[in-house]
Amino acid sequence: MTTDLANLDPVIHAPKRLAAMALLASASSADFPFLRDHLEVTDSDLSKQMATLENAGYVTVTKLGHGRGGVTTYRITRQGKAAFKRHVEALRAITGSA
Amino acid sequence: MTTDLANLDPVIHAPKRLAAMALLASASSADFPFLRDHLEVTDSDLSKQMATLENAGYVTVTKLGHGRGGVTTYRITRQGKAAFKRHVEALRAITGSA
DNA sequence: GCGATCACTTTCCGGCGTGGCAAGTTTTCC
DNA sequence: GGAAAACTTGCCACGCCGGAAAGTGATCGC
Repeated sequence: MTTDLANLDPVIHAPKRLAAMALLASASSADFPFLRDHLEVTDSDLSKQMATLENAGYVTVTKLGHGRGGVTTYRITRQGKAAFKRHVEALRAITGSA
Repeated sequence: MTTDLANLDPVIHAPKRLAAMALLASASSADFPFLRDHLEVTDSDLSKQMATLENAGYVTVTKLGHGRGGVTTYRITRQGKAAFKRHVEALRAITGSA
């Protein structure tokens, strides 16, 4: 029971990152503007959240060009998928006991 | 989609409180030692977490006696149940989109 | 060519939640 | 009488969160 709590990943638990991971888990990839608009966050905020996910090894980033024309694409990693799955299962284990 | 994020209740989202609410949602009541042991938290920590839930109107407290012999019992409120349900549904909406 | 605009990133920073420790209270058990 | 359970509260340090602002690079419209 309580081990479930330990299975909650703090990096993923933060609402915005949870949503971001969910989107990336279901899509092959997503770019910056898409995520920003879907999550309704600031550029700065999203940039930081994604950096956090990247540092955790949960997503990879691909940048094509810079500035206006550029595209920054995020993709979930195998590790990220596993971590997300694990987190969601822990959530269900906790909340599902109802 | 993003409205789901808004439906996440910060009071409930904190892991320990999420687990506490889940326990209270499935049991008619739970006392202090029980919760403390299940959540594996400190007395002080649990006391504060439960105070937070109480202040939010999500649980009610009943105290019989003081000190060693006393029993502090927590019970989820109708409002708490609704908030919990809503929170869990928001979680599922977010993570289930995968 | 120039200004507006988009796409990000980084720094600064105030604010808030988290959680341990320690101390104090009441009551019961041995 | 002393240990120990059951809580509560204050102090406080630490880290996350997230907005504002400023900066960079590149394209679009006129």
